[in-house]
Amino acid sequence: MAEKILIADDEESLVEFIGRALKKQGFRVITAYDGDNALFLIGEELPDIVILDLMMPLMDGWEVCRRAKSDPATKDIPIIMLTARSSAEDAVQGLDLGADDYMRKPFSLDELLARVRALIRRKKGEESVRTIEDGDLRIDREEREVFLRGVPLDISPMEFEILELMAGRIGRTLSREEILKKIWGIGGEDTRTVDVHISRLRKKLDDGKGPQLMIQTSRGRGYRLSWEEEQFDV
Amino acid sequence: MAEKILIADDEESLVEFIGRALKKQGFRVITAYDGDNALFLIGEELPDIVILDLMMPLMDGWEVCRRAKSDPATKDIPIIMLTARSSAEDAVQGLDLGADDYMRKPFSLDELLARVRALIRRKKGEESVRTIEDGDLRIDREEREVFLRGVPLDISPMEFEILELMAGRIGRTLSREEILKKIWGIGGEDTRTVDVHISRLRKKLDDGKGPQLMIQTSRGRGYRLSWEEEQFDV
DNA sequence: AGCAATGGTGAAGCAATTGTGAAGCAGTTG
DNA sequence: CAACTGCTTCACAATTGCTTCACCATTGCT
Repeated sequence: MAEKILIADDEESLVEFIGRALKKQGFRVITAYDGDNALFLIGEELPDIVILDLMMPLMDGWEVCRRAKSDPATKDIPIIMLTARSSAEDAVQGLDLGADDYMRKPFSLDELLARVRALIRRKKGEESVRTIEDGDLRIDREEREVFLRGVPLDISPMEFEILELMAGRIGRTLSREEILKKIWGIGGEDTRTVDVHISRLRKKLDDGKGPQLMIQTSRGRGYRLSWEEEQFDV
Repeated sequence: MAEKILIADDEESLVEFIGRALKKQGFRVITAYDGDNALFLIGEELPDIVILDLMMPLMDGWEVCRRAKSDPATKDIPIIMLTARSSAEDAVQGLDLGADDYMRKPFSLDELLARVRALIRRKKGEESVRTIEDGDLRIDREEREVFLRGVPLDISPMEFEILELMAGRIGRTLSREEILKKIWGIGGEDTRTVDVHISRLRKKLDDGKGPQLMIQTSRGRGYRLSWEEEQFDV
């Protein structure tokens, strides 16, 4: 699926301009015209990249950046900061807050596009390896196949998506919300959908042998993929 | 959760003005129009930041500041002093009393907001470290896991909250009131709730090995987390 | 149309967690 | 030591959140 990019700036014409260019490159574009909304959309839409102006009404870019980076669910989303000012200080401060790239206004559209592509590439580089391997688990993204200790697992497409997502972040707890957003595109309703898929996945992951790959429940927070740990009775 | 900010000033219109701006930035705002009430709310609500006018009815800002800073439960709450006067002396006196920042009226709203953010950031910087480590104890805030001598502790969410709070202030005695306010949001009723959780925590913290991490009772005052010390009978 | 695989939903049933009253213990004071 | 106050713990009940089942809808294939 095409990458989703959030453009947040209060100059509507600039947003339009960048947006058009990005759409031409095949990206999906969403927009915000103030910081408040930008932060909301980051959390709600989980875009793949954020282009964030420093000066916006309601909440400035620094604040948006700081908050996005302090939420585990959004902290890995790369942010490109835009600013009209040119002091080196701003750049430093922006990068301190976790911004991944930084551009001064006025900027060249081509350069912005290049940086977006670079970040996408970096992300892809991390994500689009053909196979994920961890311990006795191997996931072949291209063939959409999963092997546990060399044995192919008979897994459905939806289950594959979930396992792929979790396997890319072994040890990290993912909330139902996150899973819904990442896989179904959006969600917030109260369903048992994720639970059911997790439940079915669990059955398939249990081959009764060796160190167990398990999906642990973190009550009230979500699910986490991990290898069975030694249990100590205390 | 959004940070809670107390604005204390007898000029209601000014309070409204600042309050609106802060709410737009995503903060929660509470207000007081005299010093008496300000001090009460500081103790009762434990805001994350206090914006305090120097001149107020019932109790002036200096006094409020001095008292807030002399109560261990509230002394770490940053205070921004506002004053109509402009003498350097006031600034000095304010900072001497432990105020964390100081602004002269009339002031620029943007500057005030910037200072609020700076204090929040400073606080976050101290708090948002992913893990707390002390001796053989390690707390992973992100994954909400606790390890004692490398062994994961099976701890409930509420217990985690309490332990996290105490571990951030090892050696400091926390009253039931403080714990209730920080964790349950507010409380003052007479319950055994905290006691029970402490009791359950104690069991889990006791692994029978090495130097014991213990929650000591300070009769009539509260609880304190600390490492087992040699006891001398006097 | 018929079939098989897949995905989503409500409901029933569990299990973990949390709060509360009561009984009892401990430290302090007179 | 007796009385008092405050702390600890137990057993239990309420609550909340998770798991799973049975079932229906949808899709893709024959």
